[in-house]
Amino acid sequence: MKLLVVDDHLLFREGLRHILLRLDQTVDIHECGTVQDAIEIAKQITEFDLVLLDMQLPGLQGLEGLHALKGAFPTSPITLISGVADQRAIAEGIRSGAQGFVSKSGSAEDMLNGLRKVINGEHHIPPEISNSQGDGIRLDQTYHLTPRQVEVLAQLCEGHSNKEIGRTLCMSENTVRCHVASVFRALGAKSRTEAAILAKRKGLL
Amino acid sequence: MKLLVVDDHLLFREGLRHILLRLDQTVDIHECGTVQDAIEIAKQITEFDLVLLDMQLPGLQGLEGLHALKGAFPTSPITLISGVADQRAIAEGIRSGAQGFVSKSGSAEDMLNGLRKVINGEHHIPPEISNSQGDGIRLDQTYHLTPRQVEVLAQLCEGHSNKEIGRTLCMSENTVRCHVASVFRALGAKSRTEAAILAKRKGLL
DNA sequence: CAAAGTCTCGTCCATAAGGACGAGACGATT
DNA sequence: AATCGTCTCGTCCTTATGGACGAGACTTTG
Repeated sequence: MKLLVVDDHLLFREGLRHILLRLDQTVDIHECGTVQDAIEIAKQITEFDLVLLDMQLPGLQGLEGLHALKGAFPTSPITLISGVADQRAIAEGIRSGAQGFVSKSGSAEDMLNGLRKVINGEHHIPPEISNSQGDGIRLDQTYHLTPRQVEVLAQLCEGHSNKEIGRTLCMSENTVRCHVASVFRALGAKSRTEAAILAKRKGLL
Repeated sequence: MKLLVVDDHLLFREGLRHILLRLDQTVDIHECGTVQDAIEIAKQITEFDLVLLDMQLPGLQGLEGLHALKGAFPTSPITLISGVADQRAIAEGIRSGAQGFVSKSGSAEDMLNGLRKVINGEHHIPPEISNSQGDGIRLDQTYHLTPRQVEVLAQLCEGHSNKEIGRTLCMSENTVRCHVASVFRALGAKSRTEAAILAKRKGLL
């Protein structure tokens, strides 16, 4: 599991590292101090299982930094970290594509629980914030896939063509197309490659 | 058991130290940041049970550093570590006498398993790189991708279309097609989805 | 200098992919 | 009995993809 921590305080990063080790025995934590550095890292590693972004940074900061980071890691879930729980900024961040938020004021266990949710493809916003700002934040993004759609998606994720999928699943190519189209709608994918990426990242299989 | 870690990043060495402790209770870890420093150490200690060499170092670097290190520790097994799985460099390294390779992108457990093999006198190359050749250390079948091909492949792995890739990389869609076709030939892929899967599985990016 | 490799772009063509419909069959739910 | 959801298959159409060429410009290597 690959993590990226973007925070300008080395000491905080080091402390975080020890906490994050409790996420997973095989956790691989990458760190940097600015969004610019993160974009440099993106040239080597294009995807993380989770990116942690501090909202108070020198240089590209706050939502601006979030947008830049999303550009650098378009397929990686981003979780915001902040010492001050600015609810409007958090709501904006979630709407801008962040998958979660954790507060520096919270406990380590709270943070880990939140991060686990994000890694599993869910959103996470601490209840004390989502309660007071419940309106604009939409979460619980669960994909409903029928059994047949899952079978087709599995084949698609092996790189098979519609024709091949039809042969192995005993259905016409036309039917495969229908299922593929349904999967695209469900996942919000625009191509089969994108669908394969999403399926693998969100663990839909 | 005596280990030597040659890596210029202190933080990485420190993290590595914690992981390497799991190899053996009696492990004795020595560290330095450059091959030159390692040669200094060789004047005191002429043999280690294992030498870990980062391939990205200031000064004597890559295969050059490997050759120098082999001269300093002719009887010690050397394992290469790298953040980028440059398969050609790895194959060259193995041919030049390194006993193994571990990727910084891999898990700690993967690394430990590999190192145990090397300490026991075997070779170790991660399967996603050795790719087939079960016996011997035949790595002649390595993927050679040009820089531009890697860039295109990275975009492809994001699920982008040829047109989108052309826009972001500033080349015509026709040129994108050429690079995509070359990547397919290099990887033996029959579709872009398959190429994306292979690239991710083999850590080509 | 010559050769090799890379990057770029073009054309032509066949096939795959994807969207937008309709529609019948079947089982479960209401 | 009627409705809903799923699975199935079809057609028609546009666009994307992938293969097979050639070819010029450029850099690196021998």
